[in-house]
Amino acid sequence: MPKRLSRGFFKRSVHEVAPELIGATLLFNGVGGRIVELEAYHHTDPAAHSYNGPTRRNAVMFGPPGFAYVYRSYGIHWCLNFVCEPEGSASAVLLRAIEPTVGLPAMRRRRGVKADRLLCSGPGRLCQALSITIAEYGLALDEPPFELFARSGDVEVVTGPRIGLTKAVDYPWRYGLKGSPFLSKPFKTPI
DNA sequence: TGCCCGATTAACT
DNA sequence: GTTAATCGGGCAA
Repeated sequence: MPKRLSRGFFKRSVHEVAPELIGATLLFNGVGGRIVELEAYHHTDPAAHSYNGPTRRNAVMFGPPGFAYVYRSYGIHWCLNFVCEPEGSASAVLLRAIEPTVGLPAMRRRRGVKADRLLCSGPGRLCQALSITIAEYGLALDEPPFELFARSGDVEVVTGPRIGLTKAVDYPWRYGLKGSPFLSKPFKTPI
C-alpha cells in the first residue's frame, strides 16, 4: 500500500520536494495519475508570481506549505501549484504533466482528445482533465478531494530549463521522469 | 484608467 | 513555422 503524503512533506525547499514528487500519484476526486513533470518557483526568482510581493492572486503562496495555488494562465487555462517551504517563503512547484492512470473515461470526456498521451501533458491540460479550477484555490493537499501518495520504486529524475518563460530562463528548475512519454515536452538529452 | 504582457493551447499555413 | 483566444497583474500617466 503506497504511503500517503501529509502537508508536512512540503515543509522543505522546492528543490527537495520537486524531485521526490516525480513518480508520486496525485488524485483529485479519485481521478489522476503519476506525476512526471514539475517546475520549481521561488520568491527570489524573477519568474515567480510571488517575486513582487503578495497580491490577491498569489496570497496562498505566502501562507503555510501543503496547499494548492491555482491561477489563470493567458486568460484561458488553469494551472495547479503546490505551496512549499516554511510559511511565508512564497515558493511552489507547478504541476506540468502527469501520466493518467485512474479515471481515464472522465479525463477523456473532459479533454475531448483522441490520444491519451495528450490528456494531462501540460499544466493547462492537466487541470482540464482533473477538473481543477479557481474553486480549488487554497485547498489542503492532504485532505479530500485531493489525495497524494509517495512513489513506490526508484525513479530516474532529469532536470532542465523551465518552459515558456522570458525571465530567469537559464535556471535548471524543471524536473521530469526520464523517458516518460507523458512529458509536456522532451528534456534535452546529453550529447 | 489604459495599455502591455504572460508559468498556454489548439488550430491554422 | 505563426496566431488567436482572453483576463488579471503591474506600471505609467
